[in-house]
Amino acid sequence: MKDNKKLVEAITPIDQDFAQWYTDICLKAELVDYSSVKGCVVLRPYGYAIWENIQKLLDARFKATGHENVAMPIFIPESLLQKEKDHVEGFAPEVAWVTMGGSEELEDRLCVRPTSETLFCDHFAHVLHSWRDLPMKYNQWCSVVRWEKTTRPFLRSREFWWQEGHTIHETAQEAQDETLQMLNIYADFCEQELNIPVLKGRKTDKEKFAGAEATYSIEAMMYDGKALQSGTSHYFGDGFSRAFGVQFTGRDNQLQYPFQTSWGVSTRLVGAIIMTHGDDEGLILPPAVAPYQVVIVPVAAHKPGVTEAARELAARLGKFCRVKLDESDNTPGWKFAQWEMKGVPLRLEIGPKDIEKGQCVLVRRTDREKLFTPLEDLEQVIPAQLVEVSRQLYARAQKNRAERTFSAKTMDEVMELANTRSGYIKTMWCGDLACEEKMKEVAGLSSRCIPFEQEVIGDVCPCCGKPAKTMVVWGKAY
RNA sequence: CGGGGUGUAGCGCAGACGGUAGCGCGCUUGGUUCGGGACCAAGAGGCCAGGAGUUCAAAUCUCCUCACUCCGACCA
Repeated sequence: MKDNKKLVEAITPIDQDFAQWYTDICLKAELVDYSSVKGCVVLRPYGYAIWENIQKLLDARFKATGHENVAMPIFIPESLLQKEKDHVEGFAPEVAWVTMGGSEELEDRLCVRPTSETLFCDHFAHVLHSWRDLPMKYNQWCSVVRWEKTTRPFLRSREFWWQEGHTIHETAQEAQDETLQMLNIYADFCEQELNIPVLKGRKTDKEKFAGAEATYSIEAMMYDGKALQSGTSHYFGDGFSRAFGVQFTGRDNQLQYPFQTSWGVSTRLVGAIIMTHGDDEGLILPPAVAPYQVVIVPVAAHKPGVTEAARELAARLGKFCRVKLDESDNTPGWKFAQWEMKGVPLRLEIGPKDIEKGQCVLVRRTDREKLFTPLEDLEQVIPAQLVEVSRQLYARAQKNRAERTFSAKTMDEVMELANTRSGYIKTMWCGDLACEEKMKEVAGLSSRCIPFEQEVIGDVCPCCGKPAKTMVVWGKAY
């Protein structure tokens, strides 16, 4: 540390410039590379591995609740996109169009899917005949394109990877249950696997998905107090079914329209992980999705027995966790810093002194606590310590959120909080769009959601003074 | 889409007074090191973002374009 100029890989301090810190992490932890198309990034092996782990865990949950994976086309004919009015109005400003096929102009230009409701509806109309065919519970893992004006890796890119679930059901109740079931799966996944506490609630009409009857979301709070919508689940009623002519013969031998849902999470979750858990040293990855859960750093690898012991440990640990043995010829100190930056939850140091004592040194990424551990105990200690890292991550995120959650009864209080703090502001709300718009205008706040867990803060809307209907959580969002 | 910033080696930067390029790190090879970002030596690496001007001569001056980035607006 004597020579600070050595720290060319250093990242911007998190409290100095959070946006720059975020960009530094994305690039220096080797998660992404910029491509030559604005807003499109390369997910590098280390970044993609995180997404793969997210996919594996979520896919298992989808399958366990009876969903099947499918693959839909990437193109939507303009005529198809036009069928649902609100939907097309919502998405038209940000779709990319294919107008040429080879050297010939297309008569019906093709939209590169920004989301696939229309494609699924078109397909459902083909394959649905009887109530016995229901429910159809489909999911697809794919990328979609939305022509964003300002872009940031993971948070908002022109192409991004996600999953979109699309289901149709015989009854409204069943579809509504599905909508909430999937929201709960997302929330549970974020909390259990990503160690990110989330707020569950319903979106206001202003914020809901184009064409939806109701949109629900999970909202996560980032280190800097800004909110990140981390997953959404929509209930469509039979609006899309009617627009696309999706019908089935019911138990009563009458033609009926099914009720529909869609829900999705994206690579934005990787952004949520970075911004929820990271610190000045770099990334901290939740053990459940970390590409490497343990990195083994041999110390004085040239000394007799060290390399052999390290390799033996790597093989042994590989049986119960994801492990990386760093045999590069960098110095141990360099490796410590490097793997801390890349967020590996646990480090295992093994050197001549350890071998002599039949132990190793385990270091937690979260608090750098050193644990001198007998080698024979690793099968017990490592899983336990991974759990401990998860616990610490969740506790820290929850503490940050608690410290940044405020409530206000008057506009003065709202303004005071919005100007001096960064976080959630809870207020009562009359339900009028005008007041929601005023919040944006005067305080720069958007409604995050109407939480399922309601509190009574007062009787009136701080904006207009009319009787309040619900409590809303406001904030600045990514 | 509006406002600011930046484009010179892989990365970070200097060169701005016109005279076709330099520093640090990284990289390669060899050697010594190794418990918190090691050191020595020898190398490789550049259409100075792109285009058009001015000039005997442009990284440097003028104009245009593009890209990236930050802050707004908009949207997931």
